[in-house]
Amino acid sequence: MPEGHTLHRLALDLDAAFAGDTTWSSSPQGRFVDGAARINGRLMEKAEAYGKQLFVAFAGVEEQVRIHLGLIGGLAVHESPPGTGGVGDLGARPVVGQVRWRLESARSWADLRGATVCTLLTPEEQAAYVARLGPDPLRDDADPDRAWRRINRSRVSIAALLMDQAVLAGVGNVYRAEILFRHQLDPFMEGRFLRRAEWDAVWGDLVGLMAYGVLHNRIDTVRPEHEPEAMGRPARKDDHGGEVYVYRRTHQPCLVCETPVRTEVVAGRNLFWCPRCQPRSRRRTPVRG
DNA sequence: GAGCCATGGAGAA
DNA sequence: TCTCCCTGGCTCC
Repeated sequence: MPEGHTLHRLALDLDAAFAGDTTWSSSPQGRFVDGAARINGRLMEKAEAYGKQLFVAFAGVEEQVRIHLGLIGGLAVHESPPGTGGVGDLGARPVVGQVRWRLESARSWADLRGATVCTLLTPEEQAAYVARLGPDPLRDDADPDRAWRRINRSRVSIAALLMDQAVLAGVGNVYRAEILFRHQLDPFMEGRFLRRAEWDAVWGDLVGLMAYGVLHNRIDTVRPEHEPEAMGRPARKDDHGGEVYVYRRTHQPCLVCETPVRTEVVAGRNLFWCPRCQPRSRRRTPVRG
């Protein structure tokens, strides 16, 4: 679930549910007790995502909540049905499982589970953390040149660079595989061999795909001509639901050329690609700036 | 119902 | 490179 689009969507959902309201915080699981106590009873000001990080600000509290969902974390935002909900109303808002942080207001509540990180950061700590991240395609303040400068001089594979949050913030394993396919790029090509025009195209495509992901809350990457209806094929059905070209389609025929999709574990993560649409690159001359 | 695996990343070794 | 986090959707029985 959590690539960058998920966190940006959650920021929007949290704002819609809580911004401007007095909130109550608790940690039923017990691992965020001190932090929850610090913000308890405060007005929620704003939630904001940067890459896969989510920050939540409260009035009158210098620190912000920093959340990282990791691989298995989730943040469920609910609205109280009219007349049934209320702060502390455990009948309407039961605690199920290990709830790290519960945020409540008169009209909504949210439960955080399984997150890698849930902590309070001072403004200085937050600034230092964000400064370590690469540009986020979903943010208006993103500077794609910063990522290009890292990629352009790197001997690391483009597949690994796209997943490096210090190079690019918010891209995960699905967008990585799909963007490489859509641009017919060899995942194992070193970053320094990527051409500037290719990077510009990749960045622009990520901006569009990820914005779509925020809007629809899922990852869809296939072009209209490769959608199930257009090809007369069954729609994909699995836990993320979106239509994709190669991600988790090992041994299945490529939607474009029918060559079986390949997979390989690279740096501990599964990489998927089409060996025909994304052939081994023959580039040998470094491309500069 | 049990077991497996996953869109991530920190920290240990 | 391995372990942990300890959720949740899927497959298999």
